Amino acid sequence: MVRQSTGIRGVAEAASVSVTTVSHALSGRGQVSDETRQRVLDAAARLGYTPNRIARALRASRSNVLGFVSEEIATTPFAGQILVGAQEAAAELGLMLMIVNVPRGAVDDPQIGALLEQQVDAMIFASSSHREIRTPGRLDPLRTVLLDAFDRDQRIPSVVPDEFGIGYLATRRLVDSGHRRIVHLTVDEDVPAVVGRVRGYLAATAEAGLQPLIVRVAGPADARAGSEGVRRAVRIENGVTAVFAFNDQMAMGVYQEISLNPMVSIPHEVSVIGVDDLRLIAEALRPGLTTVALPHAEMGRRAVQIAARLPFAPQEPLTLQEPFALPDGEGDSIRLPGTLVERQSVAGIV
Amino acid sequence: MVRQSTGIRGVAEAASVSVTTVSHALSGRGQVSDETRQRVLDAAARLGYTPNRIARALRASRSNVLGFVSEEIATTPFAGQILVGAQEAAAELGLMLMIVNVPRGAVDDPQIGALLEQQVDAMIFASSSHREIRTPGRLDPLRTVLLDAFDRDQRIPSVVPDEFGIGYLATRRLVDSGHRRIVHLTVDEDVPAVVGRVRGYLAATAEAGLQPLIVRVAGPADARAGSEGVRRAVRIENGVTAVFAFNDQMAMGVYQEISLNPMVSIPHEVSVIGVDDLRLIAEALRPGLTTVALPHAEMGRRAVQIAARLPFAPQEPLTLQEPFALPDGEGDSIRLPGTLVERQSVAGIV
DNA sequence: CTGAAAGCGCTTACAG
DNA sequence: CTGAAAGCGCTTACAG
Repeated sequence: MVRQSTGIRGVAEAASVSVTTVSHALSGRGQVSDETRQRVLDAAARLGYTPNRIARALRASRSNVLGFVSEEIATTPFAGQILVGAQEAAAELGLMLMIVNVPRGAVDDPQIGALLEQQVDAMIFASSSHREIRTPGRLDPLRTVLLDAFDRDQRIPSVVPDEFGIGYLATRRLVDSGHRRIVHLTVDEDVPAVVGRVRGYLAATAEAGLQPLIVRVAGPADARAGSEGVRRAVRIENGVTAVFAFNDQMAMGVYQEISLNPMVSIPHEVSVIGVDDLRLIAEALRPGLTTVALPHAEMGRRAVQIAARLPFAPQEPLTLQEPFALPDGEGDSIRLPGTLVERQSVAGIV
Repeated sequence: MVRQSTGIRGVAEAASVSVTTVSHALSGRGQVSDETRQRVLDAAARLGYTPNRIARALRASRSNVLGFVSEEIATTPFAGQILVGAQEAAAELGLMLMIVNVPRGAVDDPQIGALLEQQVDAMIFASSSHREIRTPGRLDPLRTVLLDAFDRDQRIPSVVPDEFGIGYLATRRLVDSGHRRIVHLTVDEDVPAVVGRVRGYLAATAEAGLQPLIVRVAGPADARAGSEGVRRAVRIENGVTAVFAFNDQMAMGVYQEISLNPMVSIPHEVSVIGVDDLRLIAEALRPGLTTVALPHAEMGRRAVQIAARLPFAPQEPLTLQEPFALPDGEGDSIRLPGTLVERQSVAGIV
């Protein structure tokens, strides 16, 4: 936008004071008489004065802008929620977000340099899936927060979903409805989401004195995998009354497979629970899919809040809260819990 | 990120020249002897010099930053693609994107003011759904481009999908496979997507000499609406061999309804085509859903490209290209065509 | 070919 | 309480 309004100087002339006084009056930082302040405020309002944050940033060596590096934002339907959470938190803190998209794993993308040239105060690196990453070389580890990722070596602050808690929550929902034969359908990948949810499942079944049954199929974790998984589960053990699917897409595969058998219906013969709360899927399925929503917006919020504190007090240790104490030492991380979203795919055992 | 490298002054000292000469050597704008230039370049490299775009922006009264106002980015699964397209185009042009999220219809959100204070060169206002909007009051109409929206009064440049072309393309796909009884399932809303696709459908059926059959159900355009629509369609006319659904979610409802009848299967008895290419749905359905993808990434790209030209030559009229000549006078718009994505839900008539 | 100086719009010691 | 001046890091006439 071409600058149409006056700067501080115009206001000063209109109010017949110096720019210093205008600055003091507007910022409330110096001593200004009430009468003068009012004159300045009036003049500013009359002229439609808008502060120039670029000038302020240059002078203060502080941009109040956060760099948001998104790894393939387009590939995940959750990116929007993360961004909204991040943006809201930024707005509350008087910060702006400058965003950049990089290919997956492109940890030294030139775009990151562009963000640095823009003098961003801190960086948020948002991974496209929960995993361990190599820290972007050009990022100052003291000025970076990892979102949905963690870095074992450098102990960069990170915000991730509590995968263990999610697995536990989903399984408990089924246990609490009286199910005794609960299968967990997952994939054969060594990533935190898979590992953590499996552990949560094992903890919840053990706690209830149940025999665990985990079916792992080859990834990716999509509808096909869900169908295959439920087929294999039934072959292994046919008393299954509940399925905890790794995610909603696999749950959709479970629905499709079950719909092939007119004798079995959800939730009466089989209860199903997923993870992700992909509304497009969860709301469209019949019956609606009960699932565990990931705390995407909250992850975005928290990442920004941590990043905002970084430039001010780098020496002051961050207080990290851990809703669940995980034994797997992922480094300093904030783990945020998932939320159960009830629809109609889980029924009690009679 | 705290500034750790030197500025132009440090480079000047290291190379024993003036800052003017450093600036000239680095920008290539002044006359500098090869030897001096090399000395400067070496010094800059050695010191890890990074230009400060904030200073440059202040000096040039030009930030090289574009404001991206997203209306409820989280609510649409396409936001990611639009943003990626926009960001790529921006990167190619040496521009950065500063993004802000506003509630739907909140055309005078304070966040927009924040963008203005950041001295963005131009604004992109991205609507959450293709519609006519009231132009944000604080936006300079000469420095704004509308994305997935248009403004009849003020003739702000806008980039929208070619809804007519999408309807025509989908219908033609069915016509070309030999279908004669093609129903269009849509919703009862007066928005460009509905109106435009209906017109495209009518044009394609008329061209083929077919009797049109449009079933409108109450919105929203989701799976429920698709199921209801196909039920009504069959009641009206039972020779239907192909369904053009307003979007993939409605197409999913068509699948669900059809799966209830063991005598009918897709695509053998009924072909189905959707719009949106929501991969989560289109790839998970069996058979895979043939659909028309909207040009989201391209919309983002084009919006940025137009916005980038705005600040330079406001007087020069923009050349707008119109892939389809629409009769509905939506104002100056670029309409971008959809793309057919073939899967397995359309079969030929035998 | 090279450099001293002004200025982009602000803030902040400092002096009065 | 008020203001003149320096300076944030650059670019760009202008002079030499």
